[in-house]
Amino acid sequence: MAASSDGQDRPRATRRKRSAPGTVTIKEIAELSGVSSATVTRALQGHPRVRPETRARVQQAADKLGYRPNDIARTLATGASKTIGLLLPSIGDRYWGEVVAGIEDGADEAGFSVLLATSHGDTSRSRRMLDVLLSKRVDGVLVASRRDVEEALAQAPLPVPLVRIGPDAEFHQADVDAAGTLAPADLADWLQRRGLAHPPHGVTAFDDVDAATIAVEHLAQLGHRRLAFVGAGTRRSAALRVVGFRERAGRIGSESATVVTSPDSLEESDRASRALLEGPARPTAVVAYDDMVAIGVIRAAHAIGLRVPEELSVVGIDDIDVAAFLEPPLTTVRQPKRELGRRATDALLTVLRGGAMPAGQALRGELILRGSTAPVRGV
Amino acid sequence: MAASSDGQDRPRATRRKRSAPGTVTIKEIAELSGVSSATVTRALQGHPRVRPETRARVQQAADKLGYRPNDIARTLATGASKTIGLLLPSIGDRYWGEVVAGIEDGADEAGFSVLLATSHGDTSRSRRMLDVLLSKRVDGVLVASRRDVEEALAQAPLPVPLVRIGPDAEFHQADVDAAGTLAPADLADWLQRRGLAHPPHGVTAFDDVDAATIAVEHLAQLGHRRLAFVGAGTRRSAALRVVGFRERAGRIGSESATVVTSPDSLEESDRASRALLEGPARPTAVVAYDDMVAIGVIRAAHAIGLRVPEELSVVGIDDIDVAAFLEPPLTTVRQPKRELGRRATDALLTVLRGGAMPAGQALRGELILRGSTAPVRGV
DNA sequence: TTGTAAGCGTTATCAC
DNA sequence: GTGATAACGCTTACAA
Repeated sequence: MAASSDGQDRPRATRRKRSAPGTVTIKEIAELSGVSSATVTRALQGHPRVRPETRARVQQAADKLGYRPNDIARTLATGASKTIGLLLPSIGDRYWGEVVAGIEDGADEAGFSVLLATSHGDTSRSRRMLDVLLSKRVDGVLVASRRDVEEALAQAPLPVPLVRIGPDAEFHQADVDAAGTLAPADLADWLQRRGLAHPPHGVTAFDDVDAATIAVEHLAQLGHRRLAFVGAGTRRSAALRVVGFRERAGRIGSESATVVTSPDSLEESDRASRALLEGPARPTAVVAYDDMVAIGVIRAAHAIGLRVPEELSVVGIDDIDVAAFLEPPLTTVRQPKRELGRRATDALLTVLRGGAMPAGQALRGELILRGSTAPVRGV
Repeated sequence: MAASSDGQDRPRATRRKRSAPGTVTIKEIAELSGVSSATVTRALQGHPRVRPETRARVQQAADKLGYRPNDIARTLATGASKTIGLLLPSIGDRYWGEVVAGIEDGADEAGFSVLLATSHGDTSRSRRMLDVLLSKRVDGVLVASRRDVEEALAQAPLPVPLVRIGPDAEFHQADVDAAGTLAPADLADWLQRRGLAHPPHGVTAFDDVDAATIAVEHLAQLGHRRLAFVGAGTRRSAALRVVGFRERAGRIGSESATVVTSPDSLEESDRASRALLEGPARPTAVVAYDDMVAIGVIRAAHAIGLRVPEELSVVGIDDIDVAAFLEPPLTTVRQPKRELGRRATDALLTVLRGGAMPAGQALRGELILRGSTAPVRGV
């Protein structure tokens, strides 16, 4: 691996200054090809007013010397780094990983690089990472709209364009509570007032409300009328899904129930799910907060001898990669995570190219029919 | 977002040059605090020889102006970008996502940023992305050791330190074939000769051979003697796991079988698994290439009425997040993905700090006991 | 302890 | 078409 083996023939006395060892600059190309460095730049950039033969000579010299442009210098000179900063709560989980894949795609196609930063759910860290990104002169920033990041953002506006990914930034705990207590009839109105029906300007989000609606609709079509939503938590996405669930469940004339469980705590979830399924008004179908919760629900059902989907239909939201491999394979509302990243990136790039910030976009989920749902049985 | 609102008191005639709108530089701090720009740098860097009061004055001016250092300029001046480049086949999958989390951790702690690039399994793209990273003057590079990347690397050595993540770079198809045909007795020796027992210099890898060994050992302790490995593919990791499996299975005096399936094709896998389980010498236990394959095997077993773990024990390798939620919960050999990223990063940082490249490291898997394995039944 | 000035590698504005 | 040359914002000898 040719470990840094220098100290061989470097001129005695102090070398002029620090500088990378074998770096080829346009100056050297200029010498070799007998033109000025200005011409080298023009030639290499495909500037129209350079004689073809000059261009060829320069190109040749560059190739011969193995020239690799110094983007740092270029950035300093032009002010554009062709890099976008990305601030996420974390990178390890499946969700953001997929989103990042979409971001990478979009950035790459446009010739942009992606500089990564994570907030770990901490406001001051968010602020710090934002500063790092800005110090590295990213041209624009993509952020996961979480509370920590939003708080950091609120402290000082960014000097570069920004696009948020995720649910509405204004959605806080008060809303979660409200969503849980409102009468179904008031929900649609409430959504409108809170501006949650569609994400605002500069935001790309998964349409959580709609996703739950899709799930309910599917179950309604199968004849289900006793529904439950499992997995309502304090997350904004959870609250929004509850909203969609209650709204649509109400419309199909269903008595619906909402049960709070934590997808992170298996025991918790199991207990709550069992209580629901063994309770007096056992639902015939369940919409789960996400696929992990759905897995928990199915597990709980099996534990008390309930067959899925024969005796209980379960719909997840997400479509994680194992969903198709489960027993039964999970019916779910696919979340277009990759697309989410892609759209957000495209929006940002539009602005970077001088365009206007596209209006906020809400991406719809897609129902993936598999084996965990079935027509309701005559009860 | 305070759209570029200047044009107030800028000197008439053309402003000197392009430059970001509200950018504060050390020069302005210098003016405001009545010192030279050199002193500003020194003060801000915590240089020892600056009078405390001067430092304070400078710091104050900087704060007042909302100074944010320009890392691009700094990089150009110093030659160090405090950024490491990361080249992966993809970022969307769970595996690399976790690894990246470890990388981010390590880099962040050391004050480094991470610049992302993906190869999509394409050699020329790898080369290009490597060039992009180098143009952006990353101080070092971390790469997933896959064939495309290795080929790109072989074309020209990198001018910066590099650490590989993943299986041995020299392990090619010929080896895969060899591993599949060798007599168990020769395997250990073969491993040694190929230098696969431990990853070489500058490489951090999961010990695939060992992982399979761990799985076999666990099954052996439960009394199993008729074992099979399912999921051997052309991937290097698969070949290595087969090697470990056969070697250890041979030692415990087991008749072992190896069956090839593709974890990507559900139907394929199902068919192959069923053929194995319905065949004449049905194994009492299976080591799966990874957790996804394990899920497929369990599924196939259920499909033909075989209970897991009562009639068939199954061990996975990986420990994906749903492993604990499956029915039965999956016993598996956990792959320390995050740790992998962390170690590779630490190795790279050691070199960047002037240290010697640490020897290659192989990270051991850890057996996670859950419900898919049980003592062999009197057959 | 502080100031002066020469870079770092490119780009871009002028002239010619 | 091409060549000087002044930025870009920061660091760092070398002087003072």
